[in-house]
Amino acid sequence: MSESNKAKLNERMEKIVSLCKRRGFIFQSSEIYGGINGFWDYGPLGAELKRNVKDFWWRCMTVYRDDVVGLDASIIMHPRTWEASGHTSTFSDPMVDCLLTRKRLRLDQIDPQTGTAYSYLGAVDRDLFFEFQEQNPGSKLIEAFELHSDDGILKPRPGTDTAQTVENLMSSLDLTCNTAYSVLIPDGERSDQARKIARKYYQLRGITRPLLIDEQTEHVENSTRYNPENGSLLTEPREFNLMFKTYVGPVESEDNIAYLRPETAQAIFAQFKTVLEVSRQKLPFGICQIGKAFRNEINPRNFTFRSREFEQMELEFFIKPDEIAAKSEADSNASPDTPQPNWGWKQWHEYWVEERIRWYESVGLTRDSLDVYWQPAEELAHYAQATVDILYKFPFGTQELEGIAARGNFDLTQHQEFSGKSMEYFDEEAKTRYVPHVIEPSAGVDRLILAIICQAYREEEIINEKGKKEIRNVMQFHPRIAPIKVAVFPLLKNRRELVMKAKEVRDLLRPYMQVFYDDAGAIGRRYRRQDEAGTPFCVTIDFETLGETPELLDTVTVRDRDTMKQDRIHTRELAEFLQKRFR
RNA sequence: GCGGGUGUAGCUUAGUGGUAAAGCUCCAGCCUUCCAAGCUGGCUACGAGGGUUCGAUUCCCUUCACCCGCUCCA
Repeated sequence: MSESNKAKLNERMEKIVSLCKRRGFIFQSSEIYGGINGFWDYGPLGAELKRNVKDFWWRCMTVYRDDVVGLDASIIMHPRTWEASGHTSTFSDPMVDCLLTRKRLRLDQIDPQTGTAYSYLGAVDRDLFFEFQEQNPGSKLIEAFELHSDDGILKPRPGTDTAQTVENLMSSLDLTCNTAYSVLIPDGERSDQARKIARKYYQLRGITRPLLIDEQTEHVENSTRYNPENGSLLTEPREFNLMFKTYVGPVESEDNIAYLRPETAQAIFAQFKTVLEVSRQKLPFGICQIGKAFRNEINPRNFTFRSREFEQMELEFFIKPDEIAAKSEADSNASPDTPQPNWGWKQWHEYWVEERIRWYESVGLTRDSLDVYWQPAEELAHYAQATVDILYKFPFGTQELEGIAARGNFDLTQHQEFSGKSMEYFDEEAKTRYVPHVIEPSAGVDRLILAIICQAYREEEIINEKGKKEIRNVMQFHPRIAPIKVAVFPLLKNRRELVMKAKEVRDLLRPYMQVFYDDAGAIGRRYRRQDEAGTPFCVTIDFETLGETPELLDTVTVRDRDTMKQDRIHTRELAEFLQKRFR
């Protein structure tokens, strides 16, 4: 991507963020206190938008399907849950940084190194050292060191108090660094490599031509203190725990530590048997849930995209193991995308990928704004058989909205093991017991809202009545999820009959949809305000409505956000006319 | 977490070691017979905390937030 194109996209993102704030879609959390990194609030329009999106997902799962039921579980669960799921161990990794390249590594992924460690006490600038030597001939301080000029090493002479001597030298010269550093050189490799790396290290700390101070060597075995790539010393390991910790009960003790869930999925697994029992479902079937989740992200970025508190829409769709499913018979008359009893996990996985893409289209994300990424085998998590990411092309990059993972029976098996409770399903048809497998479409609500906002944002250049160019900002939300469905205006505010009639129309529509009444300012201004809010329809009550032309009595104009064209509709048909367009 | 940048009203920008300016938005009123018209009036800001100073929005330090790059992302 070119720099200018990148700048343009960044500018677009800034405008979107600005509009979100100006119109009340998204605010920074705790703004009056200076904000808090990784947390965001939804304003009036944002709250409606988010609610519409979640409601629609929920309806698509539980109302329009027979094979999915809902769950609304608690955020805090028994801590053992997270041991079973693997989160407490894999979510807190000790991390180290390379002192030379600043690259961050996971301690557990470092291959232990064996070789010779070369340690230095610090470095001084070569030019300054010689200058000092010239200006102070015979100085005791200089005499205390032996210069190995071939290697560029200042070695304290035997018998001197090394620490004190080095400190004295440091305080006499300007360009010094007294940070100790070491490099590990594998057995059989050249030792001058260590000095080269050490010099580079001190150069990064501002010493142009470093003379290394002291050089001690030590044989080291199976150490993870050094970067395998370059031998450089690493920082002390630091814990990166992504779980939000809290205490259950008013006393803070080790015994009552609990965690805010990092995903909603585990509650579904933990309640699998109870839901199965009460819902009278048979495999294959799914349990879905919408709810908050919390992750202590190392670095929240990109507006709401990576937040520490966020919301998920997750489905765990339980299926039969392939060998059981294969015994069932398919309906030969069914169309190819209709689920069949003999489908294996691969077919179910592909089915859900396609279902989810279609769903994104139905909320206004076009197929060409999305990307689908099949994770290659080497990237897969240990539990996953296959994972597909659905990504959206955000102005700041193409990023994940949803992951659809085929997780085998990993989760249920883990919970069975950790809880000691059976997670097996008795298959009446096959007359056998087994732990079901699962396909998990897991979507981030806040990411989706951001994608929807980015997708909807339009700047239209239009020529006004005076022939002047101006920009019309319009949020082209799919009517189905638009925060306000219809705005109702009296053409003029200072005609009582128009105002009364407009309020009547508002009340007429209110039971069916989000309505917004506005009578302030010129009619054009009111239209434009609704354009920025993404309201798909504006209804205006004018003198025809009141009967100026008898045959137009009780008709209103309905203005379309995207075309700015108007239809004249009788109030009797208005609610249905509108509803048809956003159902 | 590292490096770089930014922070003045709801938004976009001026500006200054000595009373902080404008445009748009917003609110009220007038006017207005369909796309940000006009007139009158009004609200609202130097991110926070220290320091230097008679006096700091301005200079210094710390901190917070945001943006960019790296890093990280079960």
